[in-house]
Amino acid sequence: MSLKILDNPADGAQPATRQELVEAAAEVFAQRGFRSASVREICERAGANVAAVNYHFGDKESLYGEVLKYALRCARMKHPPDMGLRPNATGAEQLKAFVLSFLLRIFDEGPQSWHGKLMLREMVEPTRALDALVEEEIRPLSDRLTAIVRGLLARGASEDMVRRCSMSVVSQVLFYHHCQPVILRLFSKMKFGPAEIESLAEHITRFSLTALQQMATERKPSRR
Amino acid sequence: MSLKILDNPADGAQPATRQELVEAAAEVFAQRGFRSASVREICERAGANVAAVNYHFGDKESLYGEVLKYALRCARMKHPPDMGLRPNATGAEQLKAFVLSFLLRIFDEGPQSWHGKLMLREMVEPTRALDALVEEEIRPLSDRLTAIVRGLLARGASEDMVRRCSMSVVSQVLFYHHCQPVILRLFSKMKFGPAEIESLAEHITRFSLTALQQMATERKPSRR
DNA sequence: TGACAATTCAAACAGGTGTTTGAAACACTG
DNA sequence: CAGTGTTTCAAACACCTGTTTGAATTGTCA
Repeated sequence: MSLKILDNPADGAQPATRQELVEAAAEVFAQRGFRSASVREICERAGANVAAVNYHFGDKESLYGEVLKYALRCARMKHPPDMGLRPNATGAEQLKAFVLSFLLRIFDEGPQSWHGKLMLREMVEPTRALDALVEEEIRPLSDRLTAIVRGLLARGASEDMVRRCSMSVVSQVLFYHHCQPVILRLFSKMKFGPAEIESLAEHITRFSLTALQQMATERKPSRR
Repeated sequence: MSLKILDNPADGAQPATRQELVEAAAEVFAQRGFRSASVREICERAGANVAAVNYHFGDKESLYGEVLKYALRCARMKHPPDMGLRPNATGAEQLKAFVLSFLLRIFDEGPQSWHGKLMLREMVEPTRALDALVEEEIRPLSDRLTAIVRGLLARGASEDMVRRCSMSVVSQVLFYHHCQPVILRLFSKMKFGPAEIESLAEHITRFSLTALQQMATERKPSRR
């Protein structure tokens, strides 16, 4: 018995079917959702036979799990959350970087806009894959943001206050993506190109910073 | 003695089939989405025959449109956006009322939690019904909010600024509903009962008010 | 080369989908 | 009562779903 050796010298077309299946599936899953996506369409786009999914991944759900991991890995590699910030950056700079990188990750328009769409679908209709996703991908991001916000609030701010303010920040980022269909219908002139995203990040950062500074000084009584 | 208008010897549930179909469909559509919801399950829950949907509504999509209208009408009647505010209320009071009524509408847990779920699904996978929905239901709400925000900002604030600040407000409201699956996994202790919603409304209002007041006076990016 | 495993393929499977149909049951009017 | 339009029903329709199968093809190594 021989274990499969991955490096194929000449054409490398051997394991390519698997990869093409993942990429085609990412596209279809993002566009139609897990349930409505059909194995036949995925295989057709990948130029593979209908049985290819079951042969390479076992079943449709396993393929979906693979796609989710792959899409998140791509997005994180493309737009790392620290954005090459220097280590002694101010809190405001950290917040700006966090907001902007988040927007870029979500609004990536490239051939792989999978990440944002897949995540959004997980919000509406969570699959078993979400639990692992939260722990491995989302919680680190959440912890990073709360740390930034904690630094911007007054030292005595309760953890509850820190968490709520963090949510107020991230909510503004997610809104423009989650509600895009409505936003575009409400304000037909609105666009989401690179320039607009940069401008958006600036607004969100400024809005949040001023709120945080104010909340820092005028604090609710810590205990009733 | 029956208080029904129709003196029906047998049952009197004759025209009730249509209404029961709408309510059953609302539940199933909210739970499974338009595509994944099956006509058979809807009819079963409504205690009707499989052919009932096509007889009463023509096809599945028309039933969905009817459901959407019905759900929004219910939600608006249950939680009117002005919340019985007195006409000379301050801008801050108006903002608080808007935020709270919005949260209540979205988080309504009753036998009809359809509204929030159906709207969320429309965001992810817009159907033809969304266009009418935006114009008839969402734009009036949007206009009301921008008016409130315009009043809270400085007189010279640009319309762009007004719009962005309005979005910063409404985004905080929607976030807690749109991202509930992730929020519950991140902070397992979080609940969304009436008390928590009231508290949430207070935070969102305070966060936004302080930001708006600051943005009103200081137009340039803050130092720090 | 021959042998053996990995991969592809067309075909079929069992089950679910929205929708149609024609007859039966019903409610109401004359 | 008979007659008429409305509503319900079981059955069937045509199509799509994910998955399986067994043979055919391809790749790899002795």
